[in-house]
Amino acid sequence: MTTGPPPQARWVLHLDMDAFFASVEQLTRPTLRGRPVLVGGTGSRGVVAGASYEARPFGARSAMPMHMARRLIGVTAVVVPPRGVVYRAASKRVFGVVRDMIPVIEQLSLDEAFGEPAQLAGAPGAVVEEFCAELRARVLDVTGLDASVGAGSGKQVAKIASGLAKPRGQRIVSRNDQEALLAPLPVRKLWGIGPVAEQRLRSMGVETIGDLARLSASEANALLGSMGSALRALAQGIDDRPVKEGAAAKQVSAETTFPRDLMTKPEVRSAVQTVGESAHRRLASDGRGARTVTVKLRKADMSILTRSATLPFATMNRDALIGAAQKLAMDPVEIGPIRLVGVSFSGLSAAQQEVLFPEIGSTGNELDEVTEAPPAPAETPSAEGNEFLPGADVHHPEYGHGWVQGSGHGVVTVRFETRTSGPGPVKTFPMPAEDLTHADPLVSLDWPDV
DNA sequence: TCTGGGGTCCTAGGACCC
DNA sequence: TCTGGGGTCCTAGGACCC
Repeated sequence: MTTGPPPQARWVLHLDMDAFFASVEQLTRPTLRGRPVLVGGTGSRGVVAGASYEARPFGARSAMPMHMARRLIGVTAVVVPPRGVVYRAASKRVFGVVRDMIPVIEQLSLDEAFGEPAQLAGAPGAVVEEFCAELRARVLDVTGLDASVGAGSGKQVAKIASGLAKPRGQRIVSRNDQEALLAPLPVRKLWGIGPVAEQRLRSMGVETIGDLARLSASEANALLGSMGSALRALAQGIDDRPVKEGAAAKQVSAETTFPRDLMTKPEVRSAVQTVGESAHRRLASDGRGARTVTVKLRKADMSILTRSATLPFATMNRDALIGAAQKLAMDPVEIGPIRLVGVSFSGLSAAQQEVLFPEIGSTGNELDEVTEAPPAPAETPSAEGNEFLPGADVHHPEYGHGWVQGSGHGVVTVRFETRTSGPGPVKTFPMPAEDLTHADPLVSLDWPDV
C-alpha cells in the first residue's frame, strides 16, 4: 500500500572545497600535512584567510586576527602568506573536473559552486548519493584535494547540506526531510542573513529558520525590508532559483591595509599610486576598460569613506585612471588617520577610447606630484634588506624547488619540496645566498600543464 | 597585539531629461 | 508662471558573501 513520496523533480548540488587555502598549502608543501596551518597576513594587522582542520580544534577560524589564532595554537602553528596564483590554478583544475560531470555550474568563489545535473532530475536519493560520491572521488583523484557536497531541492538547502557534510563528506537532503533539517537551525545560516538582520530578528524573538518561516509576509517585510518575503520563502524551503553560469566581473579592485596609519597627504598619494597600479594590473589582464573610479579609505576608527568619479568614456589608460583616483583621495590631516586605501574600477566594457582624452594624467600635474611623493611606510617591517621572506617560493640549482621557512640573523632556511616530492629536506644558507633565486609558485603544484 | 582582501547587491537622494 | 510624474544616471553608504 505504501507508494512512497513522488520523485523529486530537482536536485541542486553544492560543492565546497574543504579548508581550501590551507589544503592547497598542505598539498604543495608536504611538510605541512597533519600540522595546524594558518594562511593569511603575517603583519600585525593580518587576519586568518584559511585554517587547516588541524588548526580548528584550537579555536582558530577564518577572519580571526592572526595574532589571536597564533596564540590559541601555540608554537606548532605554521603561518604562511596567501598564494593567490596557486589557489587560482588549483581551483581551475578542480572545477574542470566538476565540469566534466556537470556541464553548467555556477561558481561562487574559488572553492564553491552550484550545479544541477540534468540526469538527476526525478532521481531517487540513492542515485544522487552515488553521483556525489563519484564527483568527490574524481576531484580527489585528479587534484589531491577534498571536497564536500550537499544536495537538495534548491540552492539554499544544498549549501546548508554541504556545510553539514564537512569535512570529506556528502549530505543528500530530500524534499521530505528538509523542513525537519531547516527549522531548528539559527536564522544566521540562511544565505543573506548577516549580523544586522540576525539582530533585528532576534529582537522580535525570531531565532530559528522555523521561526522565520512562520512569520507573515508583512511581518517579514517589516523586519527585513524588501528582501523579507524572499528570505521567508527560503526559510519555508521554497527556492526555485536557477543554477546559471556566473556573469563576467562587474568591478576590479585592490586594497591594502598599512602596518601603520597614514597621517599625511603624500603618504596617501603614494598609497593610491601603488594600490591603483595593482588594481590596474588586474584590469589589464581582464582586458576591459573602466569608466568609474572609486577610492576607498578606511579610517583608524574602521569607518569607511568612498569617493567615486565617472569618466566620459571607458579607458584602460593607467595614468588616466590613477590620476582620477588621486583627485578623489582625501587628506588625512582633514579626515583623520587612514589604515586602508582601496582603488576600484567599475563600469567595465570592452570599448576603449583612451585616445579621446590623452591629456588627462599622462601630462597633467597630478601625476608629477605623485612621482615625487615619498614612499609609504614599508609594508612589512622585515622587508628591507631581506630578499627572501617567509613563505616565498625559491629555486636552488642542486636541491630544486623549495619554500622559505624562516629568515633573519644573516641566514635563510629553505624546505625543498613540491606536491609530488613528499616531505623534503631543509637547508640553511648564509645570506646573501647566491644560489637561491625566486621561483614561480606554480612549480610547487607540479602539474604537467601549469 | 583588535578586526584582510576580493567581490555582489540594495537603497536613497539629487541631477537631468521628457 | 506653476506644477506634475517617470526614467535614468551618478554618488555615497551599507549589508552581506567567501
